Parts: sequence; structure tokens; C-alpha cells
Amino acid sequence: MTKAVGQPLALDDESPSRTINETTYRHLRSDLLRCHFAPNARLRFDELRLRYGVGVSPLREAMSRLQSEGLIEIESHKGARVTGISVTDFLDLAELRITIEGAALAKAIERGDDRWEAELAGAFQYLLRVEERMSEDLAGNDERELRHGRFHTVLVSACGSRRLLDFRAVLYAQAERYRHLALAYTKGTHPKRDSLEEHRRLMAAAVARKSKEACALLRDHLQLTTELALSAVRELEG
Amino acid sequence: MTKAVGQPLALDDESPSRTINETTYRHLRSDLLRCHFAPNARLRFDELRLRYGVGVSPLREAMSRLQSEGLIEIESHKGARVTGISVTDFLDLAELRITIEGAALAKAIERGDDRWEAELAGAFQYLLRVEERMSEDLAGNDERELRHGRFHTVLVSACGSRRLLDFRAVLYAQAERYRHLALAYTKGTHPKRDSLEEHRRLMAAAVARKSKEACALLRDHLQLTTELALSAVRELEG
DNA sequence: ATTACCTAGATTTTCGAAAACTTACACTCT
DNA sequence: AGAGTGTAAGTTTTCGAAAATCTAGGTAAT
Repeated sequence: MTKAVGQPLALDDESPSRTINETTYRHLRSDLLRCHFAPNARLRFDELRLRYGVGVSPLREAMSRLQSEGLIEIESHKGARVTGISVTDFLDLAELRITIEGAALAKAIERGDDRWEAELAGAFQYLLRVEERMSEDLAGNDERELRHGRFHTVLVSACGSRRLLDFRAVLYAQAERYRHLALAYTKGTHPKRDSLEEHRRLMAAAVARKSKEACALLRDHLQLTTELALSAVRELEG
Repeated sequence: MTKAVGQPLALDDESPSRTINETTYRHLRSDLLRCHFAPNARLRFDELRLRYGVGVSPLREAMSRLQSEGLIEIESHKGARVTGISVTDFLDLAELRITIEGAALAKAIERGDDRWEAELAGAFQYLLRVEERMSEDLAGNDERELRHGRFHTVLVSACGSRRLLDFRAVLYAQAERYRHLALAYTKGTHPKRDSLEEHRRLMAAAVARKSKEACALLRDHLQLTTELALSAVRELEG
């Protein structure tokens, strides 16, 4: 039995957490991405143990994992800190993401099948609805972030390489922290940007298998996001 | 004080292990790369604890880390196994490595400074000597692997992105396992290949800042390695 | 014969305390 | 004053046992 090649690979979120280790990892990760712990903040084991109501073993494992994802930094016998931010790091991250997301997108366009197209259309629909709601009342920023992330994940999910997708997801998470900080700093998104239209054109090019065009649109999308956040990051660095 | 940009980033090996966690990680990782544990082999905590003489906590952390590097796979409450091998996985890995190593090399050529050139020359010299020795007596295969790995690490070390280098290192380690298996299967390297000359030209192009040429040479180098190992991997899969 | 259920043994996961290490502060000596 | 030293408190790391979960084998019911 040969496995279908163009099918999107599983989105490794929504699997049930069967261990304290796993739930602690998700909880702490979420707290880091929301910047509940500020960059460079010290993370003491006792505090975290109390906060999540767990013992040291699962906590240490969760932290070890988050270190390898670049969200925290641990020094032997000296404790852990939230990874710091800087303009140079932000730009390095942004540049690398263009390379990686681009490579993944190109392969997904090459290999994506009907199911991929359908899931992409579905993810876009979710995004569309939340954007509509956002323009009325202001609530639901978390939901928007969730659906935006999901769209981009689905977009490249058919690339065929679990490795590449995992690395992309790590970079996406690192960038999410910067996005969140920049958003909190500027109090709200830039209104002059038609983010939904960007995604629509990106999806259209992908489904039409226009690889070059899709990658260019993706590059522009990422670069614009970077530019809009840059001034905020610049302020936050000092 | 601004940090020098073209300088090679630290090679995160040779730092002293201050914790049992760290030494266990290195020990187990080394055992996996040498295929002391075969692909798909079950890894029981008790066995490993006995083997390395450690408690569960550092062992679990080490294994958790190796899972995130794709060398083992852990299922909740069911135990751990050495990651399996397959032709499709091998080819996916090889293709991704060309992309990632290529991207890193291009940037290193762009940004590398005098120190980078000097370290590269040094790494090549080490490789040269071990290759000479290899053609006389047959011993020292481990040393060759070490110096070969070091050369390629130094080659891209000036790329400026810690993230990219770390990801590259993970892929390199995964490939090392395939190389090792293929080598053991075919009993010795292909004599018709002038590996040293490939590296010499690669270095020359890099130092001469001929980016396109260097990347092409690197691609060929990787592809040739892949092709030579492929038949062995094909046999081993069944 | 097959399925469902139960139990004992094997294995993994988690906890809490002990051990190892770092940091901060007071003290002494030059 | 400043450098060095020792000690106590704070923090991280590790161990060993207890708890939770999985697996295999046997028994009973259909």
C-alpha cells in the first residue's frame, strides 16, 4: 500500500494530550506566545510549578522542548529565561521565513491534490468570517490569529516533508511572539492593509498552480508584515 | 558595541557538559548516529538507565530532545523507538538538505570574513590529513566522519543565522545515520570517488566568493553521496 | 471458534525529597 | 577602599519510589 503523495500532512495540533508533560508544554507555550511572560523574563521552576499545578519532571521536559524551539533559553544550574528580542533577530527570522515558507509553498503547489485545495478553501472561509466580525466589533483577536495561522499552515501542508513543515511551524511561532508584541505596542492593526485580499490572491495563485506568482505574493505578504512591525520592534528593543 | 557580522558563529559542540542530562544526551545521540541501536529498535527506559548509569529524569529529558531532532519517536505510555528508515524518507531528507545547505552556504559566502576563511582552511587541512591516513591503513573511519562533519559545519558557519545553522545540523545528523548504515552495508567507501578533490573545489569557490558555483558544487556533492548510498538504503528498507 | 472481559506483569509517567550547585552577603585581611 | 573567603539562602538537578497506563495471557460466555 503506497501512501498518497499530494495529500496534506496531518496538522499536529488538535491531538488529545494524554500526559501532564504534553498539557504543560502547550500551556507554557501558549503563555509565551501571548507574551504573558515578557522577553528576558526569568522563569523559576517553583513559580511555574505552582502556576500549572505540576511537578518538576513534566515541567522540565516541557521547558526543554521549548528551548529547542527557541522560545526560552536555559543555562545549566542558573535557570531559564524567555528568549530576548532584537531588531537583528527579527530581521534574521523574517528573512529565513521567506526562504522556508517559499520552499514549502513551491513544493505544496507541485504536489497538492484535491483534498489540499478543499482544505485551503475551508481555511480561507474561516479567515473570511473572522475578518468580517473583526471589522464590526473589535473582539476575537485571538480567534483571528488562530485562523490566520491555520490558513498558512494548510497552505504549505501538502509539501510532502514533515521535517520542513515542523521547522516552518517553529519559525512561525517565533514570529508570532514578535507580532503579538508589535500589535500590543501599536494598539491595533494597520487599517490601510487589506490582509484578506492578500490571502485571497495567494490562495488563488496556489490553486492555479502558478508557483512563481504565489511565492512572490507570499514574499510580499511576509515582507509587509515585517515592515509594519519593525518600528514597534525597534522601540521595544531599547 | 556592535557584533561582527561576518564572523563564524560558535560551533555548539565542544562545550563542557555540566549536567547528567547533557552527557546522557550526547551519549545516546552518539549511540544512535553510530547505529548501535538499529532503526525501529525499541528503547526501554530501564535498559538505557542501566546502560548510562543515570536516573529517569535526565534520561527522559535527553530522549525528549532527541525526539525533537527526529532521531527517536516516543508514544505516550507506549515507549520509544529509534526512528525508522525508508527510501522515501531518505530522498526527502536529501532534497531538503540541498535547499538548506545551499541557502546557508550562499549567505556564508556573502558574509564570511577573514576568520571564516581561515577556519575553513584549517578544517580542510584536518580533512586532508585524515584522508591521507585512510588510504594507507584502514583505521580511523570515525575520525574521518568527524572531520568531514566539521568541514561542512565550518563552511556554512558564517551564514549569520543561528536558527538556520541549528536546523542544518539536525538534518546533517539524520543523514549521518543513513550514511553509516549504507557504509556498513557496502563495506567501505566507493573508491572511484575523489571526495577530497570535491571538498577542495568547494572551498576554493566559496573563498573566491563564487556563490553560484559553490552552491552547484555543494549540490553535486550531496547528490553524489545520496546516489551512492541509495542502493544500500533500498536493500535495507525491506 | 470467536469475542469480551479480567487480571498480573511490564513499562512509562509523575511526585516529593535529597543532593548539587549558584548567588548574595557579611566578614576578614591587605 | 578593595580583594578574597566563608557561609547561608535560594535555585536547579537528580534520584528512587509511587501512581498511572499499557500489554499479554487466560477464562468465561456466546
